[in-house]
Amino acid sequence: MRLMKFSSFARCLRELESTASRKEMVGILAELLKRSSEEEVGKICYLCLGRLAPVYRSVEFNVAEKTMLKVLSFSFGVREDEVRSRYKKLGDLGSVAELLRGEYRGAGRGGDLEVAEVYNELLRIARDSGAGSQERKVHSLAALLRKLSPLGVRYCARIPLGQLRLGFSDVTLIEALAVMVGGGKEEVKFIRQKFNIRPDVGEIVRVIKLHGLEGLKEVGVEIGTPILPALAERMPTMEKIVEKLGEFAVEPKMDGIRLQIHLNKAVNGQPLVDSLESQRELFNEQGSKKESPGALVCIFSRRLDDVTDMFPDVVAAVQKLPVDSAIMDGEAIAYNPDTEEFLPFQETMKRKRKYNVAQKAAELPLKVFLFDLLFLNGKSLLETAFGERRRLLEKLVLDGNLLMAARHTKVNSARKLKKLFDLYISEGLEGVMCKRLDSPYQAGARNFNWVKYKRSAEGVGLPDTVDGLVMGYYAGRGQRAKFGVGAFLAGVFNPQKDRFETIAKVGTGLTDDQWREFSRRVGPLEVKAKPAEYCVAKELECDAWLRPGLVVEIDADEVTCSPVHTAARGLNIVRTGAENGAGLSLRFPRLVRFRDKLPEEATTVEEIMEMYRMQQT
DNA sequence: CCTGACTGCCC
DNA sequence: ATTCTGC
DNA sequence: GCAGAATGGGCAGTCAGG
Repeated sequence: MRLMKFSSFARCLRELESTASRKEMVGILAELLKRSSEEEVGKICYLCLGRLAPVYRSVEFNVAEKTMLKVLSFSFGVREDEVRSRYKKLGDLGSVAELLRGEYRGAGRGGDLEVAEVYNELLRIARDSGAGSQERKVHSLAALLRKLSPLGVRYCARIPLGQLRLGFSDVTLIEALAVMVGGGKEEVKFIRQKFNIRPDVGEIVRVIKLHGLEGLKEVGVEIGTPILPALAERMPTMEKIVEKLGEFAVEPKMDGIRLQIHLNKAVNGQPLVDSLESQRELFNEQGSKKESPGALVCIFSRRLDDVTDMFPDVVAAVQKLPVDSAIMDGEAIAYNPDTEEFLPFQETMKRKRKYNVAQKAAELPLKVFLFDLLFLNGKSLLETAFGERRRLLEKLVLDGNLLMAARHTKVNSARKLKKLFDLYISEGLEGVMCKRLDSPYQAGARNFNWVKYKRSAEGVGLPDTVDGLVMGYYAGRGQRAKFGVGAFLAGVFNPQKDRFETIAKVGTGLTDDQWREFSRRVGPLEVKAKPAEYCVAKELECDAWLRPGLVVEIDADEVTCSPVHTAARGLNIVRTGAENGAGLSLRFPRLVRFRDKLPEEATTVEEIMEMYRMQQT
C-alpha cells in the first residue's frame, strides 16, 4: 500500500471539519483508517487528535500560541503584529497560516510530503530542547510549513497547539475503528473497553490492522499502563441523587490531586511487568528505574501523566503493602501535621514538582485517601461491583499514616446524605462523592455511577455572588471568534482609592445569545486606553478596554489568594501562607447574569475580604 | 545568576 | 475545573 | 445524555535575554 500524502490527509481533515454529524464523521474517519497502511495508521490517529503520542506518553512541544505566531511570521515573511491581528480576528492560527501560505510568493515548495514525514519532523522538533531550542523550533516549523500546501499548513499549524478543532476526539475515532472492520455497537463497546485500559488509539488501531479484533482480546490490564480514570457527574439536589442512585455509598470529596497508583512486586526476583521501562525506551525517555528491591511502583495523574518521581513518600508507603500487585485510585492532599488540618489546593499543588522533591515532601506531608481498587494480585477488578472492590480495598493493610482508605458510608436517604455532607463541609472539605454500590469501575466514563455534590452546588459557591464591573474583554478563539469576545475581565470597587481592582476573568456561563448581548452592550463603552482608575496586572492586559458601565453577577466556588489579581491587595488581611502583595481572586468564576447596576454599586474589596475570611472558618 | 514570558498540567 | 451546544 | 469545545486560577519548569 502506498503511503498517504499529507495533502490528501489534509483534504480529509477539511471534510471532517465541515461535517457536523458525528455519524458522518465516523464514516469519513473509517474510510481514512482503511486507506492507511499499518506503518502509518498509528501516526495518522495521533495527528488527527492533535498529538504525536498517546496521552500517557505525551510529547511536550513547548510550542504554543505565542511561539506559533513567531513561526508564521518567520515562515511567510509577515510582521508579527500583522499575524497577531489576523489571529485576533479569525480566532484560529490554522486559518491564519492557511491564508498566509496562500499569499506567500517565496520559493520553497518541496514535493508532496507524506504524512509520516510530517509526523517524523514534528516529533523531531518536539523533542528538541535546551539552549537555543526555541529558535531551532521556530525555524524548523517554519521550514516545514513552507513545504506544505495551504490546506496542509492549516492543519499542521494546529498540531503543536494540541487541538485540531475538528469536532471529534478519541471516542469518535474508536467508533470509526469499529466501522472500519465492519462492526456495530457491540464492537464499539469492545474496542472502547480495550481503549479504557490501554488508552492509546494508535496502538489499538495497529493491533486491529495486523490481527483484527481477535488480536485485541490479548490486551488486558497491565501494571505500568494507566487505566482511564472514572469521573463523576454532578446533580443539582441531594433528593435527585438519592432518586437516581438507589443504594449508594458516600465518601468525602477532598480538594487534592487524583492519583492512580500501580504496584508490582517481584516474583522470584523477577518483576512481573517490565513494560513500563521498555515502553519508555521506545520513546527515548530517560526514565530512571524506580524499583527498590522487588517492587515497582508507578503513579499516574488524572490525565495519565507519570508523576511517580514527584511522590517518593507515596512510593515508599505503597511498596510496603502486603500484596503482589495492585492498582489503586485515590486523592492526595497536603496537610499540617501539627493542626491535623488539610491544606488548600494551592499548597498541595506545590508537591507536583521535579526538583526539591524531598524537601517539599518534608514541608508538605501528604495523606493519600484511597477510594478504589482496580486490580489485585494479577486480576482485574474493573467488572467487580464497587461494594466488593471496596471490601477488598479495606483488606489491604494500609499504614494509616500516609495511606488511608477514604471514609465510606452506605446511605439510602437524602436525610443521611445531608448529614454526611454537613459533616464533611464542617471539616473544611469540598463536598461528597456518591457512588453506586453495584456498579463496575467505569474507566474513561463520566456518568451517574459516581455523582459529586460540592459545597458550591448549594445554589452559590460563595457566601454570596459577586457583582463585578466589566473592565475589558479578550478576543475569542474557535467558535467564540464570531462573537469577537471569548472572555472578559471583571473587577471590584475600592471606595477608599476610588478605583477598580481585578478579581477574575470570566469565560463561561454565557449562552451564545448572551455573548451577542455582551457585544451589543459593550460597544458604546469601548475606550482606546485602559482607564486610569483600573488597577490591572500586565498579564491581564485586555484586547479592548471599557469605561465603567456594565456590571455582571458572577458566581464562583471560592475566594483565593492571587499572585496576579489586584482585588484587596495591600489591605491587611490575615492569610495563611500568602506573601504580602497578594490580591484576591475567584476560583472557577462564571457569569450568572447581567445586572442593571451602577459601577460604584459593584461589590467592594471589603466585601470580598469578608467573603475570604468567612470561608476560612 | 536572575527575571519574565511562555508552556503544560493540576483543579 | 464550569458551562453551553449539537446530535 | 454524550461528546466536544469554549473558557477560568495558579503552580512549576524551560528558555531567552539582561
